[in-house]
Amino acid sequence: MANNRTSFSIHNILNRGLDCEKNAGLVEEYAEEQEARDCSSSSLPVENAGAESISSCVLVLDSSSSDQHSCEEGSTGGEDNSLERRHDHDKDQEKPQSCNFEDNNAKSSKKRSRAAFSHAQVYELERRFNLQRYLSGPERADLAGALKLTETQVKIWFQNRRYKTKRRQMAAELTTTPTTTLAKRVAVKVLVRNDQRQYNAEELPSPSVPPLYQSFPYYPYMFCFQPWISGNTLSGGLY
DNA sequence: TCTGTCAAAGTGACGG
DNA sequence: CCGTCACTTTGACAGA
Repeated sequence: MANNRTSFSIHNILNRGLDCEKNAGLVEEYAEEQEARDCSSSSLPVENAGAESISSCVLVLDSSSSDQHSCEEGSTGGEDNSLERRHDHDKDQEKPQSCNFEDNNAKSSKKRSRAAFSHAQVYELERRFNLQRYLSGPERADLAGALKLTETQVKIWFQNRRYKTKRRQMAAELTTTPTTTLAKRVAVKVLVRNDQRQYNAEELPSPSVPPLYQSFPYYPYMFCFQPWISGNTLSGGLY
């Protein structure tokens, strides 16, 4: 989620134009996803995130638009400038961050360039991610072409997105799992029952402390281990 | 200005 | 060789 922290008013959406109307359903869908997932990042109202994204989507994803060749990042023409503060900042720099990287101009400079994908790009990537978590080569190429990104960028985005989802799922499970289920169960010999001693004096263990890690390996992280569900989480909601 | 957060990209190990 | 995972680095931004 590169740029969902920019703030703007609902008027930005309402004045966006009729092109957005046919995508209203998609906007709501995205907004719901965002609301379900991104409750932690609160800077951007949910409905705005989706609406802004789809508005950019109309402008950017239509590759037939004449003004898309320069740089899809900053060329969300007609955008409210307040929506694209980050992009404008990028444009102020010598190289637009989210332009197609095929030319590898950035490699001339030592500093690592960090692309900030447009809202439309992120929206479409998110939408696709909710459909399928893994892309085949042709699918990746198609998506990269549609979004005017490189295949590598799409690949890395999906990679980061999967890991992000996994991390959030792990964090959620750690917070929701009761500590009792995480406790280690250890078999203990009963020494006293009904006030009756159940052992002989010679049976008492030696006071010497057994060495750690000798009898069996101890993997504390195993108590947190949960088999990952790879197939049934396609609907997202895993933030 | 400092600090925290997010996310794109880098790195290294691993598997097919 | 390529893709993925796990993790790190780093740039950009927002808020105190």
